[in-house]
Amino acid sequence: MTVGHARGGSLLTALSDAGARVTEPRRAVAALIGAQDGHFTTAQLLTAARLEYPGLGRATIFRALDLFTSLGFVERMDLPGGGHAWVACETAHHHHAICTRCGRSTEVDDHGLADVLASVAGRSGFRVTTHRLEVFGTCASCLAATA
Amino acid sequence: MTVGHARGGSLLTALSDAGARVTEPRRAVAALIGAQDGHFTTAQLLTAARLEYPGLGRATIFRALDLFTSLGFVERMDLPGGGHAWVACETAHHHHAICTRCGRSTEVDDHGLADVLASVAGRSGFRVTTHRLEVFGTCASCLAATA
DNA sequence: GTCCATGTGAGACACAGTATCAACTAGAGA
DNA sequence: TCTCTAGTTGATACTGTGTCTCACATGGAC
Ligand SMILES: [Zn+2]
Ligand SMILES: [Zn+2]
Ligand SMILES: [Zn+2]
Ligand SMILES: [Zn+2]
Repeated sequence: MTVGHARGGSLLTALSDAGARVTEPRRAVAALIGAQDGHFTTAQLLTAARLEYPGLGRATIFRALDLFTSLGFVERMDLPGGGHAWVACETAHHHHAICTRCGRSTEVDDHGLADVLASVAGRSGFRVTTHRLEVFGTCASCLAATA
Repeated sequence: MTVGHARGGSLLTALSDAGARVTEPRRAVAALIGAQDGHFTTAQLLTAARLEYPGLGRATIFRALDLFTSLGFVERMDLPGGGHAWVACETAHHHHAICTRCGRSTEVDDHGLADVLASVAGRSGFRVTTHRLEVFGTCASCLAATA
């Protein structure tokens, strides 16, 4: 499995490139993430871990998630209810369209959003440093299944 | 103080309009929210409550926050770090530009964003039901203060 | 004023994430 | 290959945030 392969290297090679060790627990977390379909919550990941890698520590999973996030291979997103979920990412900066029915998420690029942000900045004198956009709805295949 | 006055009525009148009781604790929470400058975290609100309204229950504050949210007078937003904050809102649907220096937030309307969402839908066959945009940066007055 | 659905506070609880620390190990260098 | 050490790990305890329960209180309709 390869998380973030679009960036040209596997997560594990990226780890050593970043000076971080390629350890057995990190391999396990990477495998768990790769096995997830669409976005996943920490709870789901922890459950999967308990089954497939008993002995893998809770804290280690959170630490790996943080590390992978800082490397850009995974991204945290905010669910409408207030909880958090994660997605394995392919590209540097983007947003997610999350299907509330099947849970899969599609990446959305910034096309057009930059203009929106520019107009926010222009009108108010606000200097934008970060932004976050999340889109929720129903994906094409779930729509087809319903119809 | 009036929260959400742009909608034509005070929060308290809206409560009775919605069939909810106008109680002393809810008045207190409304006053606390009105006294906040910009967005605020639950922790901040709880601290303020302990000072100004000792005896006001923790759960009651969360309940009031939920109620006010469902009435659209307050909105929960996601901070970059993963925590949550709240803002008193003036208009129905909008987004926030949050100054990471002074904490104030400005409302941002959907101008242009609708097009972005439409293009997301158009290209992928995704049907958008909800979305969330949050913009972080430095506000005009904080920029001026720094310069 | 009476009455009861609605709302309240205290405290127990569930859950997510963090801090600590002794033990372990990846991987660089001899 | 062997050694050594900084980086990493798992157990455990802990904090913080938000929820649940339930006996008690109260808003507001009548
Ligand atoms: Zn779907
Ligand atoms: Zn973006
Ligand atoms: Zn500011
Ligand atoms: Zn919008």
